[in-house]
This record gives sequence, C-alpha cells and structure tokens, in this order.
Amino acid sequence: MRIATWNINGIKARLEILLTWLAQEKPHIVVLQEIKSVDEAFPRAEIEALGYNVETHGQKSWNGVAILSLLPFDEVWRGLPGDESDEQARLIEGVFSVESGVVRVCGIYLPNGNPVDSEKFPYKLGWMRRLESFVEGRLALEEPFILLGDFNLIPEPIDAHNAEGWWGDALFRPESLERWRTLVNLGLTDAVRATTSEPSYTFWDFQAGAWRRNAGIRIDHLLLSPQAADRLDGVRVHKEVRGWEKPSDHVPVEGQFSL
DNA sequence: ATGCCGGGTACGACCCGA
Repeated sequence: MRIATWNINGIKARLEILLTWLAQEKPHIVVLQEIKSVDEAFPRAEIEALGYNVETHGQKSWNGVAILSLLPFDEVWRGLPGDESDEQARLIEGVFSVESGVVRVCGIYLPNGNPVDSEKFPYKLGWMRRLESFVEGRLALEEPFILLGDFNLIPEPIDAHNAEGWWGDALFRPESLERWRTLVNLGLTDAVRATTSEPSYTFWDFQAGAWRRNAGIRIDHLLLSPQAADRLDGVRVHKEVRGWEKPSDHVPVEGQFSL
C-alpha cells in the first residue's frame, strides 16, 4: 500500500497537476496540506471521479488539510486538541481497515513559525507540544500509525542544500529541533531517513532559481509508529513533479507499506 | 539574501508562505 503526503499550495491552482498525478500514480491514500479552501469549495467531484473518498478540514484563504483515499474511511478526526482558541485547520486523521487490521493516517500542516520574533514562533512551539500529547495517545493504541505532512522543519544539516544559510530560521533552530527530537523520541521512525542517506529534498522555493540550482530542503516527512515501521518497504520522493507545469513548491513524498 | 515567486482575496495592493 502506498501512502503519500503533498503540500499542494492551493487546491484551486493545483487541481490539474493533482489529478494528473493521481491518475498516473494511483496512491492508495494521500494527505494534502495548504488546500487554502473552505470545505464547501473543495473540488471533491473531480477527485471522486478517480475513485477517491474525500475528507477535508478547510478554512478560508490559508492552511487547510485533506485526505484522499481509495479505501473507505472507518473514522475521521479533525483538528489538534489542546487549545480551544486555535482556529487554524492543520490536522486531519483517518482510520482505514486493511488486510492486516487497521492503519491510522494523520496528515498535518505544522506552523511555519517565521518571523521568529513574532507571535508565530511561540505558536509553532506550542503546536508542537500539543502534537506531542496527541501522538502519545495515538502510540498508546499500538496500531500502525503514520504521522505525515509538511512539518516545516529541517531535521539535520544534510536536509538543506545550504544548511548554514537556514540556521536561525524557525525551520532550523535549537527550539524547533528540540521539539522535533522530543516528538521523534516518543518512538517514531523518520521513514525517509531510515531508508536513505541521500539529502532527499521535498521543497524548492519559487524564487531565486531554487529548483534550477537544486537549492532545496527536506521538510515533508513521514513519521511511523513501531507497528507501521515494521511494515515499511520503501519510500519515494516524487521529485520529478517539481518540474511539471504549474507545480507546487513542495513535491509528493510516498511510503510503501505491507499492510 | 528575505519577498526576487506565487497563491489568496478581490479588483488594487496587501497578506502569507519557508
């Protein structure tokens, strides 16, 4: 079973490339970030026509996440608990029945956190602490659990073309990395880093010829519970999609599982 | 390098992303 994450940077602007990629790759489950759409405006009919079930957690203009699945949803969960005043749509989770039992798939759009001297940075760190509590609960279920999405986090220097240039940014600074390590150390496996020692960038800025220069960063991740890691067969970063017509600045990242 | 691109809202010009 192939399970992927993709920050599409606006569903309206990216519907064509999404449909092309879905029709070509036919992934079983895809989590999307930055749909930038309310639920009612999400183009579900076009995606359902390819055989996908669609669940969204959107908001106006910004953020917004979704899950597309060839398998029917057993359960859906929307939103990160722990702060009643947080109205940003950044987490959606689905539970699916598979041959081996169940798989729990949680898609996230973790806050960027820049600029660091604004309220956005403590929001990022607080969001990550809330995510740790959420994940602790999920891990206690002892199920195959896949936490994937745009983490807005560069784990190590190998994950940036110019790591020194990123140091101090909200994506790559001590406070953010401390939270990342605490999250991973709850017992999660970084699927890409567990299967390759190559840089494996997932984002290239639209500006400054970043794609042409391969000036990328790895910030889209799949983190696996022990039960999911045991069933991991491989990963694939769909780098070629960055060179397609009207691309997102992120590319799909896929994990292959025996589920 | 920090707004050079690119999307959203809304229709002129700002807000936002990483």
